[in-house]
Amino acid sequence: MEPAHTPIGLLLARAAKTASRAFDDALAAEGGSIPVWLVLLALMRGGHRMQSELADEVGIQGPTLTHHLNGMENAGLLLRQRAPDNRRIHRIELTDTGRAMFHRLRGVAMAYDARLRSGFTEAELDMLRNLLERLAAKQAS
Amino acid sequence: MEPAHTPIGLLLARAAKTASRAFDDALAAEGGSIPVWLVLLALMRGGHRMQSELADEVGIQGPTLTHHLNGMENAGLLLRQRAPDNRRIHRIELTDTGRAMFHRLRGVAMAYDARLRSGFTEAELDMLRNLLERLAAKQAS
DNA sequence: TCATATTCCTTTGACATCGAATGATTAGAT
DNA sequence: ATCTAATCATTCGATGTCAAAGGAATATGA
Repeated sequence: MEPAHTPIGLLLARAAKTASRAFDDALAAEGGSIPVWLVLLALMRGGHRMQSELADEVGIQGPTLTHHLNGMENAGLLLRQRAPDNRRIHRIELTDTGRAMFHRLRGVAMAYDARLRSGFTEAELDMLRNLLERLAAKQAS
Repeated sequence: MEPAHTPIGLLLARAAKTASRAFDDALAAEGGSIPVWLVLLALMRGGHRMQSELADEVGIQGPTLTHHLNGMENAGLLLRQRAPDNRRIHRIELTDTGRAMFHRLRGVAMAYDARLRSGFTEAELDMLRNLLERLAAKQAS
């Protein structure tokens, strides 16, 4: 008789779904969302030349990024303008409003991360990080 | 100087996204999808009296389940009819086509699970399962 | 009995996401 | 020079998801 464990992929999907949901709700209370937070985080880190790089860093496709940038631009969080030296590229600049939103959402993210880590030892978290990274790396093949 | 690890939630979301994507692609090659597979799996396990129970088991909300049941009924995978004793409830029955689809998708799912587990020891998989279950349970609070 | 509440499901409207097609701009080849 | 490729972003169409509102059927309470 085999153990017939729940498939690891199903556990992974469930844990990620419940966690994302809780995080998104927390961000929504400050007027944000997960993709908005990830875009702000990537922009504050800087070093992007193209939107495609930004999309990669956030983990979404180009059209999805365009969608969020539209919303964020309408909300006054950022400005888009074509780069003078290569007019195919759109330069993105955060406004003061955008930076303020970043700081508010960072507070939410830090609190959420602390909450997520509570109840686990550092050794367990290191192990979890290692296992998740290996899982993600496997898919790339 | 702190380690400044990547937040655990971000690693979780990335691993789940890449894994789900790969699994969904594999299912699509057989004409399926993740929600269709989960609905078929739940129906084959049986024991549902109401659609809301089915939605819970699949991990989606009622309207989303209705959406997929519509598609699956149109595709000839199942039949819906009201229960005679309580006409609020819709009884769902898989057709032969639906059962055939289940068996095909089960092959995909088993192959995918094996692929996901490769490269990990049984001890590591047990550890990962334990950590993911604890993470998911934490959100329920 | 019959008005109201509850249960179960569906419809509606909204948003996130992606692939494919389209525009706009630049680079490259002859 | 100009014609074709390649590059970067957007638009379009489709799917998955949810919350809120809307039916349909049953249960409840005077």
